[in-house]
Amino acid sequence: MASSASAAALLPLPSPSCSSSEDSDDGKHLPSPPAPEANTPPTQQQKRRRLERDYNVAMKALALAGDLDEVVAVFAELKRTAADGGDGGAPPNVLCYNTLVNALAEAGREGEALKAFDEMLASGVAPNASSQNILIKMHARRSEFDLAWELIHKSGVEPDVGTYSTLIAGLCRAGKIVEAWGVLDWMLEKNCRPMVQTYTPIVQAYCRDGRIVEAKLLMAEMERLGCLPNVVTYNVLIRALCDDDKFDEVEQVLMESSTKDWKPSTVTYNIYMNGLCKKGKAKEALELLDVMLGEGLEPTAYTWSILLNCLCHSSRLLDAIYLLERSTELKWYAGVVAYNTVMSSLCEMGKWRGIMKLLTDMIKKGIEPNTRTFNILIRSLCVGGKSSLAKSLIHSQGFAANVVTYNILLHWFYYHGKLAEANRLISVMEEKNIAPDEVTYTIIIDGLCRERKFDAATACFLKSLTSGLSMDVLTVLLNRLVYADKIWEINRIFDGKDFVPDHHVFDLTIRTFCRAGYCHYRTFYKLNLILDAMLKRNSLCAHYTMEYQTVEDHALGNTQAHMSGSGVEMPIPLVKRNRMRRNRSRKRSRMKVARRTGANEGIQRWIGRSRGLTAASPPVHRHCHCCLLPTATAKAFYLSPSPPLLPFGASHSFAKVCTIEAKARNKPATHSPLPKPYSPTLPPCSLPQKHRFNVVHTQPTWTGATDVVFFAL
DNA sequence: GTAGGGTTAG
Repeated sequence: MASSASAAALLPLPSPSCSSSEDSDDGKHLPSPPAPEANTPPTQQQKRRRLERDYNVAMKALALAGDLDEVVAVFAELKRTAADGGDGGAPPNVLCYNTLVNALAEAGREGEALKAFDEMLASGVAPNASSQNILIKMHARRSEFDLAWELIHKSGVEPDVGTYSTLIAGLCRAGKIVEAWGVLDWMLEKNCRPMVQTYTPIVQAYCRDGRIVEAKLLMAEMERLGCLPNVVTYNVLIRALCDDDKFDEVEQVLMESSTKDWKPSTVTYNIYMNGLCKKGKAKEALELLDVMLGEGLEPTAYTWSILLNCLCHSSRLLDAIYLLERSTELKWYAGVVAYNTVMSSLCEMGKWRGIMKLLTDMIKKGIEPNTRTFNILIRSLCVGGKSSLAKSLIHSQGFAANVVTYNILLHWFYYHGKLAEANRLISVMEEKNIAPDEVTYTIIIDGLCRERKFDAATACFLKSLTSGLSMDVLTVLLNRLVYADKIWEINRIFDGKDFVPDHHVFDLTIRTFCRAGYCHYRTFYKLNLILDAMLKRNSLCAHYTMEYQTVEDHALGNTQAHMSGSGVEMPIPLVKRNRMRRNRSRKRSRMKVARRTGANEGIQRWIGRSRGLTAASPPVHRHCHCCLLPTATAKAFYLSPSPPLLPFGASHSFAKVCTIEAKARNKPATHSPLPKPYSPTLPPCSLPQKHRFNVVHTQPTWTGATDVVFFAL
């Protein structure tokens, strides 16, 4: 059964009332113009339409080839043609504008994209759903979800399945799976039916997080809903399985493809071969070429690149070079990518002379090197100790240096302690208007920290926030600061007005401190200080209620409850603060006894009791130490007549939250919850670990209702 | 003929 047909047949949803993409297409629902008779010359309007279509196809092809300037030029020509023609200088239609805006946005020229969009509006051309989706995609890529949101609400264009899918894809790409589920809920509320393109990004987000079990569960759910996963969805899964070394499972997935109504494509094999190659199984990867050919699948440029990479990784560099040279005989056009692949391998081996030779070869063949080719050359020169030559190359004509080029050199200078050179290069970047990216900031921050210039590194991080928070950059800085015991600087990070720590930041901070040994009871106060600073000024206060305790707090019977900054206090039924305060001295002595006697079980029971738990509670409950709950969940538990002991630990708890939340909204749950979004398995608690924290990050549920960070003793 | 999910070199 075709997936779309089965989706339509089985999905228990009313027909979408929102506009579909076809609805919004230009003129699709207008009465069709009369078909020209065989000997009637085409009308002016038909000629115009044909012209626009031809220009649009050309623009799309140029955009695909990456020739943006040419796209812009062709569009300008179309406008000129219109102005010179006899149709009163009508502007290009919405499809042509969409192609232009999309091409510019995809190339990272967002400013120009927005300008083109404004020009379209000024010309009186009404945007359609696609125009909106292109802009949403652009905003989502820049993590400007508020702008995307505003656009949807203010544009007046009814969102369609493409709009929601774009938003979901953007959220997933930004790691915001919970929010993506929220959008899915929202589109269901609007009676807009999800497609395989809507679910696949979520599957991918799970896979990217290494949450393959959940990805597979979602795929099973898709099947159940009649929205069958297609080859793209399976490709996402296969990639994750490869990354996880689960090649047997890949084989099984491929074996089952015929019964599951999907057919592996060249991309599937490309992913599989690349996965094998990355895990050192280049031989097996090369063998797959025959399997692929046997299935009648033609290798693409990607395939050849992967194969070349496999050869390089299996110490068959000469074979790779041979393959490059013989590519024409193999009816394969070895382009710049293929050359770059082999040159990268030579670079890793420090063979810069070999790179120079291949560069000459490709130029002789008429293959034009691109920026990446030069970057490989620059890197190889640095590795080969020819950094001065590399530096001079960057200024030579015909070489379009990009941010990667500067990153390579910056890394080299910092690595060798040449701070003055690095600073000069940063100035050149500024002069040439080359914006630093995440990697630049990582290199600079790491370099400065290595020179023990922690203050400058922190300032650099705060500056990086102007282009958005990068968890990678934060990870590097936090690691360095924590290991160097620079608590004041860490505090400064969380003082920045632009910085809004979310649960990922909390998680990272806690993990970093714990890994650096701050989980010991004597030093834990430092993490405590930082968490306090984070809580004081984070926007989570509006959405979250956080309550945490340290081991020592437990021992002393202190409970610090940090309540919502919005003034709405969320009662936490789990903590009986007053009773604890009354019994403080008794508990302190009990704790002392437990410690002295090494009665670990006693401590466990005590912690359990202090949290209103019974000895029969599953271990995960007794180990719980810190939790971060969205208000909605806290509310749900508060509303529940018989609240579960803790909002995590068993899947039925999640089901309960879902039901309660659905009831609160006076409507039935639209989905069946995905079972067991995580497995509550914790390492057994043993005495030597009593002062060590493990941070367990549970996964959000499908509703986005629960996202819990907690420590385990 | 526009948008919305997947693959290469770094």
